[in-house]
Amino acid sequence: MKVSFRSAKTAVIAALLENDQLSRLELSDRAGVSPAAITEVTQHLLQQGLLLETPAMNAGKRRGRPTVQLSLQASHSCFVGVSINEEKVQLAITDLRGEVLGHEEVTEHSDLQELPAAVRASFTRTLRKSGVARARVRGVGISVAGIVDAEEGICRYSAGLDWRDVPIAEKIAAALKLPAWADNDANAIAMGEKIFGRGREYDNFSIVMLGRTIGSAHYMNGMLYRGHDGSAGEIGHITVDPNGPPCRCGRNGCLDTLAGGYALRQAAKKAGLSIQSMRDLEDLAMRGNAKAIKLLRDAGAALGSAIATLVHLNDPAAVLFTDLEGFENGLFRTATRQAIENGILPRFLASTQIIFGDGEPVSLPRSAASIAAFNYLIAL
Amino acid sequence: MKVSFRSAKTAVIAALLENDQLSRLELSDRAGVSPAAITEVTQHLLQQGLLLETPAMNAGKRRGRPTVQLSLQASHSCFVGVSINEEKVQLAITDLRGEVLGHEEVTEHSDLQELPAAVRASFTRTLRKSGVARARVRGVGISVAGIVDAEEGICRYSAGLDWRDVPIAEKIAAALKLPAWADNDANAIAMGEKIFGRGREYDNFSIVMLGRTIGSAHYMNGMLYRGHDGSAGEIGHITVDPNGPPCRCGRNGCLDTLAGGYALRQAAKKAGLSIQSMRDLEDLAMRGNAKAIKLLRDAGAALGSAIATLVHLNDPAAVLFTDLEGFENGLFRTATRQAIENGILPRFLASTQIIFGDGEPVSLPRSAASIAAFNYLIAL
DNA sequence: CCTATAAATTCACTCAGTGAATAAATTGGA
DNA sequence: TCCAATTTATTCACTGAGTGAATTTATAGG
Repeated sequence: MKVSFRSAKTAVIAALLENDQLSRLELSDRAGVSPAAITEVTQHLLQQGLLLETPAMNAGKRRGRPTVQLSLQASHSCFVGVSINEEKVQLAITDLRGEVLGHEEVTEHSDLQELPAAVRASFTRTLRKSGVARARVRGVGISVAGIVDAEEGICRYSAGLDWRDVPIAEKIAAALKLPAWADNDANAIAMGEKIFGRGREYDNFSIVMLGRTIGSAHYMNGMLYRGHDGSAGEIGHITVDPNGPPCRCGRNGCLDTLAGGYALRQAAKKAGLSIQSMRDLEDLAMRGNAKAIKLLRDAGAALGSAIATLVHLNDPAAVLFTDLEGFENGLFRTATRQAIENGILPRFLASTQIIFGDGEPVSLPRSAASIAAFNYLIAL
Repeated sequence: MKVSFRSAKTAVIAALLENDQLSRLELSDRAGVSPAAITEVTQHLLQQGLLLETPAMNAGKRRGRPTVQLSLQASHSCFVGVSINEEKVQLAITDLRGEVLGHEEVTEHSDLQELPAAVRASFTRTLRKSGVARARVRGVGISVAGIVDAEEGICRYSAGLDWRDVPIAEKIAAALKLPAWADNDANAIAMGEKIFGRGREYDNFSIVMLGRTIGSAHYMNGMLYRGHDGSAGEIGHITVDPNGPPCRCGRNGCLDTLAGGYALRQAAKKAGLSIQSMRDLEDLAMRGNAKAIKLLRDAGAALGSAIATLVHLNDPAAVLFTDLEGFENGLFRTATRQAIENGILPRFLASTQIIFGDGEPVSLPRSAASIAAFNYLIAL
């Protein structure tokens, strides 16, 4: 028999991840399980210290036995997240609800030989600084910018890191003496949104990661959708404009070359604009610089067009953007949103949430930690 | 508790739909259930007459007790399929394996008032002609060209039929005195491929329906993916060329206007080509007619570009085309295939099957019947 | 005719769940 | 003050779907 994917226990945990606080009867309802089973399960989880009982807020208001609210004891379990990409390696420690308890950059040059030791040193430091008890740490999640076999914890290929078949989960697990799980960075963000963030209420949503390049991932029917070969969400190389600039993949007008952070910074440089960050480019545009305006507007239009296609094909309840480039609120987002709204049929417009959000440096390792949280919680 | 979606019984049926013939021990393996449970389940199903035992083909070959092969008794259950679109209403009766036992066109003008009676008359005729025992018919599946709430069996909207909130399942159920289920036509084709056809071996695939317009649907993680709002697969109105011809949806260069059967026939007429069918257009192209060549090549390129995007976003194991327009093997398919192969990254090229197939008149009602088959079988 | 072998079944058992009855904890009114 | 009403939570006997280990069945081969 397949793992019973929806046991009463996991259903209860899922409901509490989604809702913060629920009484036992509400839990019974949401988890689709009899009150008797809820009693059984919650007793067990209370003993383990995973649940917190908060006596009655409705005391003195209604008749009857007062409800006892249950919530997850966030500090019960902590998780390590390690994000690895060509720019840097970061580490974070979070609690069960995704609160970041500690965070630091591990290293800039992710040399594979030295990586496990560097991560171990960083883990020890961060543990000390944050005051988290080592015994509370349940595992480590690793996000890698590349193609990852999540089942095996092996990075199959990463162009940026020049990795091929690297058993990264195994290496980190050995270094930290903790269970480890690895996944691709976009999948990690999707998982992070689902259990820590803005995706908690949705069964079907897509995330779009705006960084040096553009990635996406999908939650479908309440689970992460990896595709046939683990490559779902490869939005960066969809062709948006067949006559567009050449991409390193050999084709033209890929989304990455039109709206990716790296391409955009290159284009700005080529246009003679001197910028340190995307914020600078947005500022220039705001002050009326025609070149900056054109760059951002075109990039937003390209992204929006790709997202419109995604919406038509997959009909997500929401598209959650994670802005790692620091566009913040500005022309780029406006242009993107406009292109989406112009590009989708009215019925999608009404039913699809388009949600932008500022990424922070800690976004990636925090998402990585969610992989560990997920795997720990479903195995409880 | 949610319906146990993967009980031993449904797992056994699913395995036998996929594999034709399996021994009990093979079944135990594929269904992921102990041999003991297989004995239990198969006893029950044999009694019901759903299973057929075929004694040993390996007699006299190996030592040991000979294996007994089990297969589904195709004639145990029959299903009615009704396909409804703006062109016509068709009806088919199939067996458990999708074999078409009878088929006819119900009517050309799908007047809603008269439809249930017309379907009933057609059902009775087809039943008589095919010699199927009424008692074997387990239900009716209905596919509608429009937006369908499959849960409720209500067509929410169909532009072509001018329907709004039509409880079509209920009406047909009453007319035929059979359980009825309805779904959108592309979803029906996906279901048909999954349980009767080319999709049986895949857990993740997309179908693309080439008709007057273009539709698609996705099977993901082993189940039909409907999207947040039941609108997933709306490929016809993704923008392929922002500078393309106007679409009735108000935008430009939608896939439907570039590669849909209706648009293509209009374009051929406008170009002064006199064709009765797509086969004629393909013939003209084969004989070197430049206009026909351009039409088919451009249309194929547009379709291929859209499919390339689908492959990048969703990474299906296969894309199954259903050609209801009668392009058959020709320039259109070649152009489509080329555009897909040029438009996807090499790793997708290697792992994604692109499979064309000729649609037949009976394709639609046969697919519709699969909806009934699915719903009947999972409820057993 | 006995032994080896492979397939299938039997059977005692477990485990996660349920429904109905009961207990617990409170408010409000006689 | 105390009991009825009300709402929440727990108890408990029971069930259904599964399992693993032992056993039975049916064959080939020496």
